[in-house]
Amino acid sequence: MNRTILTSGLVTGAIITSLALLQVRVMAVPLVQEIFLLIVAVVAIGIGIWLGRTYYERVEARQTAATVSAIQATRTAEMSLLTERELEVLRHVANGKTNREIADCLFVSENTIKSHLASVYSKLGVRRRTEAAMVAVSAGFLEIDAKTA
Amino acid sequence: MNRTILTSGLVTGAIITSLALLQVRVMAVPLVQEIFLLIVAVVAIGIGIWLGRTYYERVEARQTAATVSAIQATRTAEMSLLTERELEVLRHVANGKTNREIADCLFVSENTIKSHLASVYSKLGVRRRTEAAMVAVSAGFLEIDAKTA
DNA sequence: AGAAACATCACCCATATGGGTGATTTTACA
DNA sequence: TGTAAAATCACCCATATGGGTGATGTTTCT
Repeated sequence: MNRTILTSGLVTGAIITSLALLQVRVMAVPLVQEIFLLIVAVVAIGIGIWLGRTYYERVEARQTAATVSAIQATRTAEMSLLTERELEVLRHVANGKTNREIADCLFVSENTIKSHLASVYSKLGVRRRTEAAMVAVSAGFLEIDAKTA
Repeated sequence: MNRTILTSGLVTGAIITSLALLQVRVMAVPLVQEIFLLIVAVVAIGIGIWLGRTYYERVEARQTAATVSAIQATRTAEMSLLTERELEVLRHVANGKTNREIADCLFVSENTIKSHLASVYSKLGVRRRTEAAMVAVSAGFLEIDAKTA
């Protein structure tokens, strides 16, 4: 994965850089402006993605009939059994998502999700995700919001 | 994910390139740099939101479908949406058993369990066993025994 | 500074799961 | 009595999941 990201990033960067250099030569425009513009565009797109994602998470939480949310925030002190990240992953699991979907949601690799889940299973003493979800609910780590409307 | 990264990278590159080309056209006529940057940023944020929303919609599609059917399940709870056998299988699923274990428990074949579960998923409008278990709990089909986890 | 926990990711492998099709037998009931 | 629903099972195929090992960078706390 590191190789993939690095490769695609380098390829993209090389394309853009060469295009920018070509343009500079043709148009005789200062290079700094291009780079600055590039940075602004990339950062802005990132902000946009973040905004869109946050918005959709809010919408989803508001209009779903039955979702599972993490409630460890209210009991962090004595309930340090699961880390925040593990709890977040477990919440997605309880909502029926696949590892692939969770990975895409959290912008990490599927292997990372599997790693977190292995840790969760170990800590909860279970061997499968469904059992982990139910144990988490019964133990108070997760809570089912059932809004029947 | 590799495809996603590559795709997003190429898309980003294309966008930036087109933006850069656009700037060439605009810069032919003296224009205020700040305003142009602002426009670029706004457009890029919009693109980012669109990208994030599109992707997130794809990822969230299944969960949305599941919540809808959770409402239906609640409304028809007394009409026995699930058969006794399906409910029995689902209970074992919620206890974290594999299909093989459930089959051995109920003295039927694993294929039968899979068949029942396919019916359960269809009726509850879900695609995975964990989601089915959580929906069943939130809809009142199942109850969680308080484990001392 | 160094240890411990945490988060991240890769690679391999075996099994579990879900989806689809189709079939037979039993049971309920109109 | 005929039909519809339910329960049972087989087979194929693609993907998901769990288990194990090991590695790297970052926090955090001592």
